[in-house]
Amino acid sequence: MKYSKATNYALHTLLFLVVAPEGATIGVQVLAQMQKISPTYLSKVLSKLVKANLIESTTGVNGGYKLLGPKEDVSFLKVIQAIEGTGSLFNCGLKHASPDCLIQQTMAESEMAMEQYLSQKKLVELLQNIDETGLAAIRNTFN
Amino acid sequence: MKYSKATNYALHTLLFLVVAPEGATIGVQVLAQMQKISPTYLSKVLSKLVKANLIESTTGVNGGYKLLGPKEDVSFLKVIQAIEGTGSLFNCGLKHASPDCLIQQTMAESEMAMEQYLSQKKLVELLQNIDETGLAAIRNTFN
DNA sequence: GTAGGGATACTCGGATAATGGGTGTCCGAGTTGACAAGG
DNA sequence: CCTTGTCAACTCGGACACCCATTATCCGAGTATCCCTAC
Repeated sequence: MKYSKATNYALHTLLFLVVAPEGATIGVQVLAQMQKISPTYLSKVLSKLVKANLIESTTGVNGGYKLLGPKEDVSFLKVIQAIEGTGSLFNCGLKHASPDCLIQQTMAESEMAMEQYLSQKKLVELLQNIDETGLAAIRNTFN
Repeated sequence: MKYSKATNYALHTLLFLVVAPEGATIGVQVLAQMQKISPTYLSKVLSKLVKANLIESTTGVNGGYKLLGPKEDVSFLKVIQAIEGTGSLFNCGLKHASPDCLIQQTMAESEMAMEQYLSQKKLVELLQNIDETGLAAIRNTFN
């Protein structure tokens, strides 16, 4: 029961894309170098974000990734679900007498409490209380 | 990012112990058979619950497991943390300029939203709206 | 009747697979832009 | 000037390997209860 590293990579990459100049496409090499990971692996992670319509990829020279849609719309939940999937965290595989499991039910409710928080929290909000020098730091080191 | 099966086993076992007559010790064989799993593996899972002071084990003939403390105190969170551990679900392993990660911070907040729900939710509450025949069903098939 | 000694029914803990998902690498394929040569 | 061809910089996708936690099994050790026997 841990988030995968891929989720971490995705969130940090997306935070960087939010901070980046609007409409600019950033190469995966740049993104990978900042997180000290392999570019090919990061591209695999980002392809999931493309499928989820969070970002857009352009091939060829000067290609790379950029946000798809307004940056204010990027919530934590969208990113996480794009990587981890939308399935329930808890699956009771037992054969019960009644069709549904009471335990499963409350576990689902607890997940909804978390998802509700994550869906309302946008990546942009992280930048509200940061001055210009702080933004520059994020652009270099992901804060 | 999924709960382990062990958590499922632990929750169902504990729900059964809550329903069981007060003070009775239940053998692991009975508990395992209902969930259709191996008794030796279930005992391994339950040993974690013993370490967490949720249940108590008595060896020897007629031995088994029983609740430790009042059944009204058994929250979902206690069981889950006994199995999954208390660590944070999200760990940003990146070297940042500033000591703490903004992303990590909000992820921790989202976890707290879920944990708050799980800590307030007790296993006993699942039985409130169930009649006596329903309780009997749980005693046989874990509902 | 009472004390002692098995036999039995249990849990506990370590050692040891088997399995599957996360993590990561490699490489070929396809795409785009820049540049140069040739008409 | 315009076209065309080549090259380099990219992403994409599949195939593969590795590592590690989960899941599970097996077995010996310890422990408590019951019963039976002997005195």
